[in-house]
Amino acid sequence: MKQDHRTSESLVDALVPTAFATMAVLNKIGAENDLSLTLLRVLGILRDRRPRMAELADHLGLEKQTMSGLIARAEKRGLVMRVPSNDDRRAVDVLLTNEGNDLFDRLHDQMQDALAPLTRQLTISDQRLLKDLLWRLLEPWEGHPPANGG
Amino acid sequence: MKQDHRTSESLVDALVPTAFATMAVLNKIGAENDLSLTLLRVLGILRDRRPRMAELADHLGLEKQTMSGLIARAEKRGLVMRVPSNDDRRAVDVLLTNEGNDLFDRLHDQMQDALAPLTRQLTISDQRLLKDLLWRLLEPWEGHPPANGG
DNA sequence: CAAATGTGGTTCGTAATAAGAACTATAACT
DNA sequence: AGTTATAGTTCTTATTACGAACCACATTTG
Repeated sequence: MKQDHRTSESLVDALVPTAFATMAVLNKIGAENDLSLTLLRVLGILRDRRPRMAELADHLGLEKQTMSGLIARAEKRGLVMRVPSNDDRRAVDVLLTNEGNDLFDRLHDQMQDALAPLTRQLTISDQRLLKDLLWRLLEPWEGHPPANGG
Repeated sequence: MKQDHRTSESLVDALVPTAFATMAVLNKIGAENDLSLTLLRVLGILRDRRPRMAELADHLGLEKQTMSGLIARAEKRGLVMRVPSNDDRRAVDVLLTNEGNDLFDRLHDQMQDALAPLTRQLTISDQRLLKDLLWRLLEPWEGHPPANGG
């Protein structure tokens, strides 16, 4: 009944509320663990990367001085480490500590649980389908907004 | 190559980056129009609703005093109006002005354009499929996080 | 090699957003 | 009529992000 008028709406009209719903969940999990949404995201990025400050800032769409503060606080809490780069004595690599890694594993589980009421709406094969569609959608993104002319 | 290892990842692992990418786009459009992400969202909600302050706050997951400030600023800019409720002399209904409505139409177009590089990745029928899957996913949400036991 | 310019990061001060506490006014209950 | 609950606002405060200015090292140029 309620969904019918949505037939005329576009994909974007579904993407946006999905994004807000997802962010609300992440925000809540962050709050429960005393993490800002941004720091939550940083931990996720660091799980499989070891970027420099500037790369991290670029990836997040933030200024580098914002990163300094963010990483300084995270380091003070023992979640991340700053190690000087070999290639460039000015530069630092940022990476997760074991504690940060463990924390993110728990956070990841919490995300699965918190989003389960939503994902549960779909059959396993529809979940896989949705996941594949989303990854295809994200292909031009790769952590950056695509140059706006493609 | 790059996508293959994602076969083992869950739907949530695709939803989260999609949400961040979408929010980045919205954030940029907001910034270009001098709107916070939250106010952008409020305008979207008001497009087809006429809620009270408390409902709006609840819908957004914010405290009501935060709404007071947000709506006060938006009203000062001529985007929304506060009209006293008939039913309850304490309450106010919040609604879009014509200007607010027009602005949101333009914002909506900007969203379509800005996300086009992503949506373009999918065929029209895959877009429709994705849209349907997302609406199904969101069914338990309805503007609120679902009670965590369903 | 020395000077000039560019790049990686940090610090400091400031603006915007959201929450907590305290308050006013109206509504609802007993 | 008196108590309690609800709707909204104001004021203060914490957090987050940015702009400007800065230092240290790297790279380019003469």
